[in-house]
Amino acid sequence: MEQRLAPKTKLSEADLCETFNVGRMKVRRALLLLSSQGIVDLQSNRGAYVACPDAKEAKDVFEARLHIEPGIVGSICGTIDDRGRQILRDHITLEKTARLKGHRPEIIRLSGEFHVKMIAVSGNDLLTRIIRELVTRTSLIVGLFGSGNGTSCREDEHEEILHAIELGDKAAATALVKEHLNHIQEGLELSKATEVVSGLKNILAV
Amino acid sequence: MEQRLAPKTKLSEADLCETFNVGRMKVRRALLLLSSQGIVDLQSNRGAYVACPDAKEAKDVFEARLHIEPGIVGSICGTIDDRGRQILRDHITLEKTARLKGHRPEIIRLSGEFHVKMIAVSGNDLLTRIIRELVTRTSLIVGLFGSGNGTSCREDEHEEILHAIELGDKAAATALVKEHLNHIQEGLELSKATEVVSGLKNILAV
DNA sequence: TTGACAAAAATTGTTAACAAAACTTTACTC
DNA sequence: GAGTAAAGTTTTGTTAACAATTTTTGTCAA
Repeated sequence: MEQRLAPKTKLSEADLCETFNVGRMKVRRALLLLSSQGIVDLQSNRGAYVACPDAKEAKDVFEARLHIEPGIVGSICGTIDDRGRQILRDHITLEKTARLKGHRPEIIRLSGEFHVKMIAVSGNDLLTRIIRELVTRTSLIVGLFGSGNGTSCREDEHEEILHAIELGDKAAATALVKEHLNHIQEGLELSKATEVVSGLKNILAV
Repeated sequence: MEQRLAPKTKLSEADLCETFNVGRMKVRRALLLLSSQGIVDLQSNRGAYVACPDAKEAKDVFEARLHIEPGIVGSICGTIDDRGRQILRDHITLEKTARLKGHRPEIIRLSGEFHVKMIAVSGNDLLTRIIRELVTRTSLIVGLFGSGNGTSCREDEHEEILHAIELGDKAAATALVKEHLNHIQEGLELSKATEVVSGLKNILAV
């Protein structure tokens, strides 16, 4: 399972009804919610498609995360309790075992979930929801623009961030989160997809 | 017009269909979107109600805004162009005339919209959407917890913020935005509503 | 073969009827 | 009168049929 759908994939209502064994109403309801989260593109009278963010939208997502995440992580340095620490430690253990097993989609999922859990330990449900949405969109973007070489980011960066948090080193924690997000962004080739698409169009349009 | 609905107000589908002259489908669609934005509370089999945020949720909203807005406003200090400056100036003019006319709901609406426009000039559509959502929820909260005395915030704070932006004074701009948000929050009585409600319940339960 | 056009099929959007759940009223007992 | 139970009403959730739009297929002429 856990097969990802490529951007632009058409999500027909009938197919979704069959695969999930639910009525058309619930499918439409789900598609509407997904479109409000920007991971499905809902076109009037033409159907639903897996969103295909362009370079500008990708830039917006990373800019937003850079504006939001470092500050929150910094603020939890002083407030995190034993329970919070344990949650993050346990998660990193999960990530490590997943990496040993080499299950790529699971690694990506857990990698994103770490960011959500960092915000979650701040206790702010609203910010947690916002970051969860941004992380989901980041996954889409990494899948679309990510260069094939290796995993999306250095493996031990999460551990370093947690270390700074445990030391209560606010400055280090925020700096590491910024670096980490920048690393993910730098691993992308934001010109790639549009090149491919428009390139194909140009060739076929000769 | 422009009559606000009190929190906990029931939004029955039939009523909404009639008032807006649309089918039940579109009403349900709208309610689902509003609930995903946290301004409508959708209860299974019981209907839709105007959201009634509690003190914790109110705190989360202001905390989120304090984490997000100051940094963005700081970043636009260096990048804003003439068009952006003009948009913000024009808006402040709008606010002033509305204040002279004394149309309270309009004043509140414009006051919130200023924050959205500040983010909008940053060019990040995603952050703009996020802030718009937070501003909407802030309006709900101010309506619910706001003490009656005067408007929700000092009238000239927006002007001061714009002034700092025009000077390109990053430190001042971020500080002013923080202060401004804190002023709004301080103008609330987060214990009020719950006291009233639970107080009433206790009295009636004797 | 390619292009335009028309018919057919498939898909989405909407309406209306039906089912299920919650709320209100009524009737009855204590 | 207070409380409870049952019938009735209202409201929401779901299904199914219908309408409108898009996409595909097929045909014919250049």
